[in-house]
Amino acid sequence: MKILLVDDHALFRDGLKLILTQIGNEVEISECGSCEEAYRIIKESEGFNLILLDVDLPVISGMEGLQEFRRLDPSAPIVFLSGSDDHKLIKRALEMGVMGYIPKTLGSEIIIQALQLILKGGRYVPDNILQGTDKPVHPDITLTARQQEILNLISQGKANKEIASILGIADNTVRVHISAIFQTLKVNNRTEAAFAAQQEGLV
Amino acid sequence: MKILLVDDHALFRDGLKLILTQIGNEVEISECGSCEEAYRIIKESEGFNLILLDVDLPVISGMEGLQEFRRLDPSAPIVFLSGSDDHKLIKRALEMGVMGYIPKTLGSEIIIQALQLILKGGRYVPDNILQGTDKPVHPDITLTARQQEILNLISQGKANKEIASILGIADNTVRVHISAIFQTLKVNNRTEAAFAAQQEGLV
DNA sequence: TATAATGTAGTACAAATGTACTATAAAATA
DNA sequence: TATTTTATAGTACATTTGTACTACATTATA
Repeated sequence: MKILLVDDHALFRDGLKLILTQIGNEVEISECGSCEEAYRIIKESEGFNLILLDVDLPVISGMEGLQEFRRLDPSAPIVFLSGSDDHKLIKRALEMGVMGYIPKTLGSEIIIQALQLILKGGRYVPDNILQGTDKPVHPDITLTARQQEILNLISQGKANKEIASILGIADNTVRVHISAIFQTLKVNNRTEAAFAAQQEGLV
Repeated sequence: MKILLVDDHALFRDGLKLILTQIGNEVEISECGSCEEAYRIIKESEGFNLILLDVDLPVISGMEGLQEFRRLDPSAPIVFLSGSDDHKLIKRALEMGVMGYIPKTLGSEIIIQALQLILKGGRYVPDNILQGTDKPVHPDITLTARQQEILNLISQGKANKEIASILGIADNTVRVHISAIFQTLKVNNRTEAAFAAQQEGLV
């Protein structure tokens, strides 16, 4: 089992090396602090079973170097190591064929299991990946149930008459509600209200 | 190692049972086809190490039954099994404390590794979870650069006069562009256009 | 070069929108 | 019980929006 570990923090590498020995028997770890060094190491060796790559590397980041790694050693699954977990970045990485994304905050036992999962052909993504997916929620904005309902219809582009007919109420009543919605959202027209609703995650 | 397997397809249960025996030594599997039965089984036993729960169960779905499972056996990690992978559903499940979400299409070796990961306290989510995150792109809708620009301003709730002043053109010209936008988007008013723009990922 | 597409701007008009009021009944709350 | 909130509905009016035209200059394109 040959593993290549690329990370510019020597201490982190030392810590991770201790963990990696538990992954199987006869683990052979090559390590370096930059993509440039890593390229050289790969050229001089005969393929790795696993490449662990820090995304926040100086000069050439893991993301930038990715293509070159895949070219030099196409069969080696590449796993990103990262301090942050930006879901946009993770998604891009997975689309580019990265087999795992391991936050550096993860516990050692879980790291081992995740890597084992990847060695079996699976993919590992952190569970907090979906956190940035939804719109931010502003709890200070309080709309009544009816107002919510009407705001939803506004956001879909429904006209006052349509809304009135859908809810079975008068055209004028819809306007009263809409005026109230505008006041609480601090907007001046329905499209602005729809935009605000999107922004605040009220739809 | 005590595992509870809840799935209404007996054949799928049989297949999964074969896999589960590989997860460790002395694996004891209890199984049933509904939440109601599962509740009874949990009450009669002394806690499980793992609960595998199909989300698409009849009568009471896995999602609906989740709270009760957590109440009856708080220490047991719950893992969802599912045929589909709707990222909204997955996110909700994770927020409610589910420790894993395993697509039924996953290979047996990867399932084992994923469950082992979960038994160590980790969480497993499928890697295709981020697929639905972005807006769908409809390349067949072609707006001119100016139309795009104006559609963006519309989506932000800007009035015709504002748009005209921002772009330094006449009020009437803005209307001409907007009419053209409506035609290509097949909508009848600006809020509907903003909605469509959101839907199609044009903003 | 002729034609089509794009961006500009105008007039005119009907419909929709938004605001400012008043008013009433039911439900929630102090 | 008194008060507030919520939902309902009306009138009246100014503004905005959207459509249907015409018109012209510039830029691509056949």
